[in-house]
Amino acid sequence: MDQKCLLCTLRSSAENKLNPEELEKLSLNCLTVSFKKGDSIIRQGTYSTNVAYLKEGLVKIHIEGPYFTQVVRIVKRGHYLGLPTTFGDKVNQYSVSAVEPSEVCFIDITAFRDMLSSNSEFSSQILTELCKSELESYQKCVNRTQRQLRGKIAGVILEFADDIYQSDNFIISINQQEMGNLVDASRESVSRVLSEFGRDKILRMEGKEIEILNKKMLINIAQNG
Amino acid sequence: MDQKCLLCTLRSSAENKLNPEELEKLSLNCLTVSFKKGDSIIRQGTYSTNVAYLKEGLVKIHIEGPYFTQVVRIVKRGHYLGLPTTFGDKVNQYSVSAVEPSEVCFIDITAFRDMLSSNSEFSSQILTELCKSELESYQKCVNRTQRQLRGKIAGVILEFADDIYQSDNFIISINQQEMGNLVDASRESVSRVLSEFGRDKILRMEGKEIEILNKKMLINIAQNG
DNA sequence: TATTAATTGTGATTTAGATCACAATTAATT
DNA sequence: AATTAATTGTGATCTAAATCACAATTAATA
Repeated sequence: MDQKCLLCTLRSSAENKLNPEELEKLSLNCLTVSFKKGDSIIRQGTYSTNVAYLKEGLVKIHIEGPYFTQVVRIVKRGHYLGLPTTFGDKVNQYSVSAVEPSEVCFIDITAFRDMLSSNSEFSSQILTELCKSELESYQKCVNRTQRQLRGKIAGVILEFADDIYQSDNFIISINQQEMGNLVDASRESVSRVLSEFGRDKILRMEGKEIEILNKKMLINIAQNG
Repeated sequence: MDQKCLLCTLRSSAENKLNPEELEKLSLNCLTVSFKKGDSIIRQGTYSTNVAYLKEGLVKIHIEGPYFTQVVRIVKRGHYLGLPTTFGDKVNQYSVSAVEPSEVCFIDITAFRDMLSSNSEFSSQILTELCKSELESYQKCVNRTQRQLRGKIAGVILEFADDIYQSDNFIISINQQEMGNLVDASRESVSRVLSEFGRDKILRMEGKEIEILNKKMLINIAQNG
């Protein structure tokens, strides 16, 4: 009798709606894999028979655009990855890579679908997650196009500080090229803006360590010009 | 005994999974409303107790950005509107307006949730719709930022021709300002590109009537530069 | 049908950010 | 520690598209 999911402390909010029997069934159909920074977790264009759940770590969702790779979003622990594939044509429409060391739980797609149809609370949680992500996409879409670079970079720094690390002093795990892909800017422009923030004493940067010195200002830049 | 949904010929794929009793219950909890071009169907920031289903017509989803309204996408008949609100905080996160005369079916949120939990085939269809829309968002996000204006406008024209009107000769129902909001460009730039397409004999335009004269070329522009 | 409002076309000018080019760091590997 | 590879910083130049400005159409309404 496999109790690994029953005993797992990193279950998703959806999985928390499952009863012990369902959790046991889940245990038999899921597999946890560790990834190092930079590892590919899901590959665009490949066939998939799993849903992935990010138990621990930080990943980026990226799509191969016509000219360069675009980072669509950064996803932190506690979210599913590749849900759209589950209900689509089973071919991954985007790639996911580890930005920090990550633990991913791969769940067999059939078992996942069974849980969806047998447990309506489970499926309601999944629906909620999908809806949130749709809204986030819309918002991102507006941000990407209606703010200028300083604002977008300020926004990303704040996202890392408030949402991801919950600290104003952190080691950022993406490089300037990746940040550029995330905010639709060239590496050089990112570098220039970051230098500017340093000069203006808004940030202190040493290598990948970032400390927010003037948060008010940063928030102001993120919101306005 | 209300049979309007049972007899409705414009049911969604999800509603087609409902049995006659469920359809009767739906009939008692839904209301069809007609909208004229330009009418507001869902208002960002307002409280909502309904899910909307677009039975007929064409609408745009738009969000108030910091500087201007951004048209996130055009939605044609056969899709739900405002699903994210259903599972979110009940406050509409975006607006929806009729671009063409439209028929919208408003379904009480509680009845809708009941169907989701009682009928897993129904909920599976809804999940599928949400997933598709997520993928579409990601793709749109890449298109918005990695193609230049000529390509984006060519893409929009093709979307109207192939997906919305299924004809290479149609009356476009959005003006140049709205098209600009849809492809993140100024009204003037849209005008210039359209004139250019006219000069190059790619399109013939008379007022709002558009005829595609050189589709190969248009497709080429949409894909490449 | 006259008048007002909305939409469109096109030139001139400006600008945010891209691209190019190369030096300076920093990190990874032999 | 030495060498190679990856990342970063910054100036100079270029460019697609924004913005400004205003005339020309077209549509809506009194």
